[in-house]
Amino acid sequence: MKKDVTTLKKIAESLNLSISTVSRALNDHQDISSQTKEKVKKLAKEMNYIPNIFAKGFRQHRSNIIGVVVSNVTHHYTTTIIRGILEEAAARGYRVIISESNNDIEKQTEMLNTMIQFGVDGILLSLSKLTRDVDNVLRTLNRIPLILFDKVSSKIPCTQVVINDEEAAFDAVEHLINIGKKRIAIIKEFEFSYNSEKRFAGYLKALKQHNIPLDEKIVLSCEDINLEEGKRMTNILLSLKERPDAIFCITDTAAIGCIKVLKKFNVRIPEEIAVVGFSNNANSTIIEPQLTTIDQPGNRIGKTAVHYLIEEIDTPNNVVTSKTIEIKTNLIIRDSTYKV
Amino acid sequence: MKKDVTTLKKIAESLNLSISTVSRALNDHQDISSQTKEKVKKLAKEMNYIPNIFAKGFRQHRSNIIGVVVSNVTHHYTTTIIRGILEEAAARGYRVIISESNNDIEKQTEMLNTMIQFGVDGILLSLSKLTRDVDNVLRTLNRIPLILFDKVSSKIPCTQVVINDEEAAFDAVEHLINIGKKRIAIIKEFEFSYNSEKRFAGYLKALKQHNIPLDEKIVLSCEDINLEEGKRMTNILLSLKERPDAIFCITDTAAIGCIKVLKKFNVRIPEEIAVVGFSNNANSTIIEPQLTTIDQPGNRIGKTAVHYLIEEIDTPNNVVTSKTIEIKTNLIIRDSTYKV
DNA sequence: CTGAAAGCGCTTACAG
DNA sequence: CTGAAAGCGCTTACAG
Repeated sequence: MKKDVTTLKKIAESLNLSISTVSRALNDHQDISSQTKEKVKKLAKEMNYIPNIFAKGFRQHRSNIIGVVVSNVTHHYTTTIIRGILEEAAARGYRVIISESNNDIEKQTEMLNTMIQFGVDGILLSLSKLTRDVDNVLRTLNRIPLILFDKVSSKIPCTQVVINDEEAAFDAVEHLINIGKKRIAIIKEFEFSYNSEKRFAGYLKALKQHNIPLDEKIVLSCEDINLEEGKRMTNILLSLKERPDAIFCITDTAAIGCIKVLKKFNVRIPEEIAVVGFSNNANSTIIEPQLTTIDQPGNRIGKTAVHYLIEEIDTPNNVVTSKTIEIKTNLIIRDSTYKV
Repeated sequence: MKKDVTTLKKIAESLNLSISTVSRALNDHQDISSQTKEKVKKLAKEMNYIPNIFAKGFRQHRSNIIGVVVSNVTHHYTTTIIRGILEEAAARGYRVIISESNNDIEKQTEMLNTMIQFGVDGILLSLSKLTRDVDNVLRTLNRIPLILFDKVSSKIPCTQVVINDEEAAFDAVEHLINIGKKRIAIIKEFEFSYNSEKRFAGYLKALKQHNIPLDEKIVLSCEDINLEEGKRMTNILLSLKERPDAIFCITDTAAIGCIKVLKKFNVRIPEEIAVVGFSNNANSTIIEPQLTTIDQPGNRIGKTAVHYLIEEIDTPNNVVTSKTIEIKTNLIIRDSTYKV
């Protein structure tokens, strides 16, 4: 298939130099005279030399590939992170291999193993839901640099890149308080969900700081939050004797389900009930009224994760301190609450 | 970093066999006795042998990597294609490297070169917009198996995997005719856009087949279709003396802009003006009324593209007939038109 | 059925 | 400043 591939050897022959010298010239080795370097580089260009990355990787025990495992590549927020990963990786001379775990822990394990087998230099992992058993991840972490992002776990001692969930939720709930809401419901997931718990903590903190008592009746949880669950839980809230005057949904999707139900029952948004989501995904400006939500800078998450991963790859002794990097989010105020 | 890596050599030593025999046993070579095979495989497993993919790829001039270049990884339809690619590639033992061209033709060229440099076995390319000069793609095609998908061009002689744009548009417009619409506008792109032209051809065909004369006044085109353009062109349509009674938008995003304007002017949908989009993206069920649209099976596109690419990779002489594979779409009828 | 040996294209410690 | 040579881990034509 490939023919007339230019190799170091051919360049060396044409120039009556040794392969070693050509290799060093191309790699800007200090021992080589600048004239030789120039000569070699010029010919390499003319002959359209492309280094054989496999020979190189093989020789150097380095692939310059980063493996990325996410649960679902079609989620918009995930794609913004992936874009950040691609950009930063490209800028640093790394390629990116992506695979999906489909929120299946066995598939996740399989993908981690495949990544190692494939010789990636490091792994960026967003945990699949329900990763309560982290043994496999720990085993991977022992073999290769690994960083968690987005869906993380405190049980895994490694660098983690996340958004400031708690603070973001605090901001969202405080915003509701600031516009005069006093009975703020939350629609969230059960306690094993890392992000959900962080956001709930922010909710609690905001209530506390503003001396609003917690009412368990308007704290609703589900296993796996989505549009349907948003609808179902909003129906529950509407059926209460004392309805909330605001609903904080920990995802935009749930918030959209929520708004659809409120509209169905002709509840005025935000006058009677205000709604806040989380993510600022594309739908949040399609729904009417447009959704007040938290913008998560996926791009920055991705870039930051790559940054720290390469740092670990370049750390020879592999003694890595586990730290958590929090990326700042922004509250975006739209028509489902009030401008202040 | 890596320590105690199991190699063929170590297995061979432990078993008092030669490296060749171990290699062949692991690869199920016919020459090796089944007892030896068993013995070797058992120990390989025990020793947690992972073949060094770089040595292998280096030796065999094969990377088992497929390169994918798309314009934008955050587009939902693109992600469904990517998912199909990932699934099929994994099933066939290939890894996938993804990069973005950001609809920039120079970046696209750069990415194609990087892919080659990186030693991928083949490339799956969705052309960036405005790829009018295809020289660079042709150059890549000369060096390596390459298949186009989604955004394709008749100027490039290679296998192309697309949806049946023309037929899909025909179905959409015929549906509008079937529900009694007689003055059907189209919102599209200028003629250099491959998909737009195909959809326009389907529009024309449906009109012709139902003896509806073409009225150029309700055929609106723009450079780069999006929500704002959808709004702008809908405003133009509403300002006409003879308003259309239906609008076929060649993307969902434009259709959503269209619906927003119609609602602003209190035009009843679908009674006064019906709207059809194209793509069935997530927003099409969020907007009210929900959008009638064409569902594009991205997953199948991705899988099919991988299928043909591997076929070409496995074709030794590289004599490839260029063919176009059309994947069937489905019209999904929702509230922006009538159920029939 | 098994082994010795060459070689894929590169980098680098060693020697000069 | 440059070169000869070893070696990364694997596969495979050749020999037996």
